[in-house]
Amino acid sequence: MDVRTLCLGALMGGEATGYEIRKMFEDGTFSHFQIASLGSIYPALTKLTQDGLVTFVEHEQENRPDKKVYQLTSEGRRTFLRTLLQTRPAEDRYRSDILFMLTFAEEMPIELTEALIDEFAARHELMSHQIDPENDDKPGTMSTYGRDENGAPKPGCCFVAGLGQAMCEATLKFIRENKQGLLDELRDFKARKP
Amino acid sequence: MDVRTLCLGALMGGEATGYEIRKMFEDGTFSHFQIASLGSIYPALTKLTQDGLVTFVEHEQENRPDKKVYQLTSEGRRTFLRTLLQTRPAEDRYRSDILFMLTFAEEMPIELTEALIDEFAARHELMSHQIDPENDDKPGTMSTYGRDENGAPKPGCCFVAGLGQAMCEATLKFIRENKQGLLDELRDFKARKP
DNA sequence: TTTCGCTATATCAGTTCGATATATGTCGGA
DNA sequence: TCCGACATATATCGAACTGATATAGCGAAA
Repeated sequence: MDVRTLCLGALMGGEATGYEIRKMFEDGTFSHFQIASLGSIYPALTKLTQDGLVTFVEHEQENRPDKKVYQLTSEGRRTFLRTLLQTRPAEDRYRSDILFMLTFAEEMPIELTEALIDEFAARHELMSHQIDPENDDKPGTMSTYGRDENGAPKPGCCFVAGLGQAMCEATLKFIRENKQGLLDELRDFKARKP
Repeated sequence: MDVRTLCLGALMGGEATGYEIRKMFEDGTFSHFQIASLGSIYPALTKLTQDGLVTFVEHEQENRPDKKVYQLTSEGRRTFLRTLLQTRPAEDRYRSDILFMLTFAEEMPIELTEALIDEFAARHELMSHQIDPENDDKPGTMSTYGRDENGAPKPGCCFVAGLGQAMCEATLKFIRENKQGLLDELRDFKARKP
């Protein structure tokens, strides 16, 4: 899935600026399983405009740069839906510096191992909290749930969000149950080898 | 974590060729939480050689291209360990086309939704199986567990592998419990709206 | 028997990231 | 009250990385 397709998908929920699209990938609906940076979103929107898949209206703002509000054209909508039907989804990829580093736990001070695990747990705690539907209506927080015109959360989005939460909780549970064991094992390991 | 650092880490377990390093990221020890392609590994190894962090021995092979077996220098080892101590690990990132597509479940035929979920489950089933320690000694399979000189699995690697398995299992459990509910909800949803 | 996949290195075009530039309003703390 | 930090908003660019392709011989399956 290239950024152009991701942008089309982001605009399926209604009009948005480039900046708002980035927020969907940073904090919002898609943030837990897709990434796109401004440096790729803006060129993608330009290209999509050239191809007639999106249009934009320039809103002048006092004392601020103009806002370009993008919207799908009917061809853009059709193209996106066709892509959904035709694309064979790429392999999932998970990238974690912390897990990579933990692989070398034997080679580093135990305090660092513990700090890394705690950091990992803290990040998942936060993420689980962000996905939580209880938090979804609070002002200021970006919604994790895509909603239709009536404001009802969409079943597909709820399923994906629930899955994300289940993964977070499993991670936290595993850490609660295995962190101490690992630290003890490492202490043993280091006692035996100088 | 750039590819250079990842290569140093891969060589912490002993000597290897570029091709073998890629396999560690494709099938082996690091495959579930880091990615590196040949197109970045070879240039990285060249750069590391220039910087004196690795050396290589060229093994001539009959009727095959020469094999370059790389090895950490003591400075390479020191550099990697220093990096572990000093690096603030980047945010984890998870990227999934399938979950992104499922977000638009309302817009596509129910059969496609079901196929995507089944595909997602199948991939996690396979992954869980690959991580399974039972499978670890079987010839032909790439080991998921880093091992020390005596062939004993390293505690850090076991912890990370266990965590990966716990995440897979949570995913599979969630799908077992929620797939049918989603499909029913979607049928409802579509019945109400034409 | 030919076609596919494995070992093995290497290169390159295209994509994407991350940082930076620009301009300004707002809010909290010293 | 002023300063710094942060948010809005677009745009660009070098550096990094992916994915495909080239080369080349072997073994196994179909």
